[in-house]
Amino acid sequence: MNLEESKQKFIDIWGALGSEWGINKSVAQVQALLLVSTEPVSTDDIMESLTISRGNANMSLRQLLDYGIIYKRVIAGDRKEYFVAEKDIWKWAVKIAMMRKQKEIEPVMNVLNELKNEVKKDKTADGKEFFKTVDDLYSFTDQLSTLADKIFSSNRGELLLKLLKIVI
Amino acid sequence: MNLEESKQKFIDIWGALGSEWGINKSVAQVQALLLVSTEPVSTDDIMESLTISRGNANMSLRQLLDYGIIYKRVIAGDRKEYFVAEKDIWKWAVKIAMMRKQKEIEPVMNVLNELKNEVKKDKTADGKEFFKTVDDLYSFTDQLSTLADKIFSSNRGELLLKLLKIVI
DNA sequence: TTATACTTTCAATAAATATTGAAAGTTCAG
DNA sequence: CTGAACTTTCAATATTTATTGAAAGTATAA
Repeated sequence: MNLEESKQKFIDIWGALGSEWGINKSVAQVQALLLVSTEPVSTDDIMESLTISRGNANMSLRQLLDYGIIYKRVIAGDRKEYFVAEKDIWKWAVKIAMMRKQKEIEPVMNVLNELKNEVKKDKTADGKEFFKTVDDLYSFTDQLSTLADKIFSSNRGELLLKLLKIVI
Repeated sequence: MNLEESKQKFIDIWGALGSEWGINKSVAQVQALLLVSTEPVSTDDIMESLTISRGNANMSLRQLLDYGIIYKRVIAGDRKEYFVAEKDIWKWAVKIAMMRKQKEIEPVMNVLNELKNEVKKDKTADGKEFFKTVDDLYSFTDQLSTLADKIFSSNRGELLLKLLKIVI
């Protein structure tokens, strides 16, 4: 297996992983392509390498730019836009995790909190039991969320290693 | 808003969250229904409450049983099967997280590892750079994975609180 | 053993999601 | 200005994923 084949394999597995994670396959593949490219890459390069349409390439790039995990790069005397990947894994992993937390955790916390306040008044046995279910869930999610925030705001990847030693 | 409406709201938001998390909406709703039910629930109850088909109810139950986050419950003198939810959040959250880790992380680790070994031989500048990308990613994922294992195997929820204090 | 009460399967169908590509929009050099 | 080079949008289409429901399977009481 030569280098190009290996890179292709990387792009494929990254796309498949993205799907599992609820990240669009094309989006994940574009990031993978930028990660393995030594040179800045244009929209046309992406269309050709991944055999996807211009619209898809454009939307995938936009999303990655929004996430802040790839960057635009201008090349003097060329009107095309080029793109490069953020290579520091910690940086982009944190950005993706934050984005997912915001999308997946926070709306639920809000509803759980609302529910808690509504159900609190109900003094039937059934009501109390439901309150406990919701309250437990809220507390648990809140703890997870707080932990995530702490980790995201700590600015070094070594934190992970520190955590590991502590948890042993 | 009465108790039934609150419970319905809980079921709805849980289903929506499930979708975001790549867990089938019906599966998440069935778990939510069992969580808020004071009595064991039959397949027919589920079909009626969630207005889903028998096939869907059966498949959702099977999946939740496989995950180990709900249990069968026999009721004397009744041939129907009834189901109850695991109420300890820590227990089922860990089970879901383990299942997702296994599905999402481990296959990638394997491919990244393979890739590392293949690319290691390539001594071109390009090859070395790609090796670093893959190796960094592998190390990062491996650390996350190890951390997850430690957390999953620690048997008490208070660990989370301990972690919180440390990370501050 | 047979009828009945229940569970499971799975091909057909519906719903949700991703992708295409042509057309409209933008920017800029001449 | 104008036209060329590029980017963005979005309705149509394709693909993937979830759901249905009828038929097949299984277990039990009589």
